[in-house]
Amino acid sequence: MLRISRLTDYGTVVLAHLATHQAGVCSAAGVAQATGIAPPTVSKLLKLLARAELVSSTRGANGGYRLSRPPQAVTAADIIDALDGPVSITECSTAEGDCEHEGVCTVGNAWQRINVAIRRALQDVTLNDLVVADGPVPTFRFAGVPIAVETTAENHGN
Amino acid sequence: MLRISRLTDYGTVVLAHLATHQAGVCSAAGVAQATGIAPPTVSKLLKLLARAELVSSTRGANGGYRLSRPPQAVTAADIIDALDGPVSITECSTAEGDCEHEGVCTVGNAWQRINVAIRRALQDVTLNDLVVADGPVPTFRFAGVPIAVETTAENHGN
DNA sequence: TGAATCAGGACTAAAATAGTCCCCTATGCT
DNA sequence: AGCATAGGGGACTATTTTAGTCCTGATTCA
Repeated sequence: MLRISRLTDYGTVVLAHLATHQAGVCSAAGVAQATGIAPPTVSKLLKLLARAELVSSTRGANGGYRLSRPPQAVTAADIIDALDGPVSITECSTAEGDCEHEGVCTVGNAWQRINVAIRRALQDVTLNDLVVADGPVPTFRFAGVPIAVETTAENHGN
Repeated sequence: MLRISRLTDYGTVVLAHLATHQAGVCSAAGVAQATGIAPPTVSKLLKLLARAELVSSTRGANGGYRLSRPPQAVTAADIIDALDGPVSITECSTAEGDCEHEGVCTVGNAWQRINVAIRRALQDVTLNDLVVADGPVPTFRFAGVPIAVETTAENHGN
């Protein structure tokens, strides 16, 4: 839980590819081939990213996609927003007064504090950071795995 | 996306209830009644929390649950770990060499940095914080909703 | 012994996610 | 023009997760 969707994961890879090919435009098919992600999926991804204006598209023959902004101006939060929609750690109902626990629920803005902290972390990492990791990523491929559960920031001695 | 599961949300409510009744033990049925959450669900929740040793149980007649530690020693991260399992923002595969993007994936430890930051935020909020919010939670009931998508830490003027 | 209460896990149902496909529009080239 | 290439939009299906319920067994107290 509390993980980003696979779509976002792929999206990052796609964006990273674009970031390393800023000279020209890349077709969806080309990106698919280069990344190994299924073409329809790449297409869907790029469409979503285009709608969020993270990439701009050129239609027609010799068309394709390119980043709309420099990599360092694209944050992880942007990507997640584009592909997974709103980041809100709790759910409740978006409607007022629909929560049946209204009277009982003592849990409130503490989650919001967490939410804000998470978002800040997400905004602190840019596509540039993601791409730069290119060379020195030996053992962890995609990501995440070695991050243990109980051990963290303060004391992650592994 | 990037939200906690409803189970965790409920779990927090349940724990908050226990936190305000530390004098004795609370039966699952009692908690269900007090919180308005369906009894089987509360039961499942408490069993999970017990397994994670966040609460301790007494079996038999007049049995029930109680917090195993003071509220300030229970972090949001603990709760999520107990109910949603490992927090790892990316997925990949846990097995070595199973990632088909291995050669292509330029995305690596940047996500881990995010992961660590999130985890830190999660460890920074304790059950006590969640309970304390009791009084002063007027409009946001459960949580989250008012947190807008594009507006965040820096400029959340609402 | 019997009622209360937790433990564990199987099972079903609902919802979110992933992934594919189709038809349309735009652009470039011959 | 007309054709080939490429994106735009959205419907649709399948898969996977998550939620929620229920049953059966073990434990404790009166």
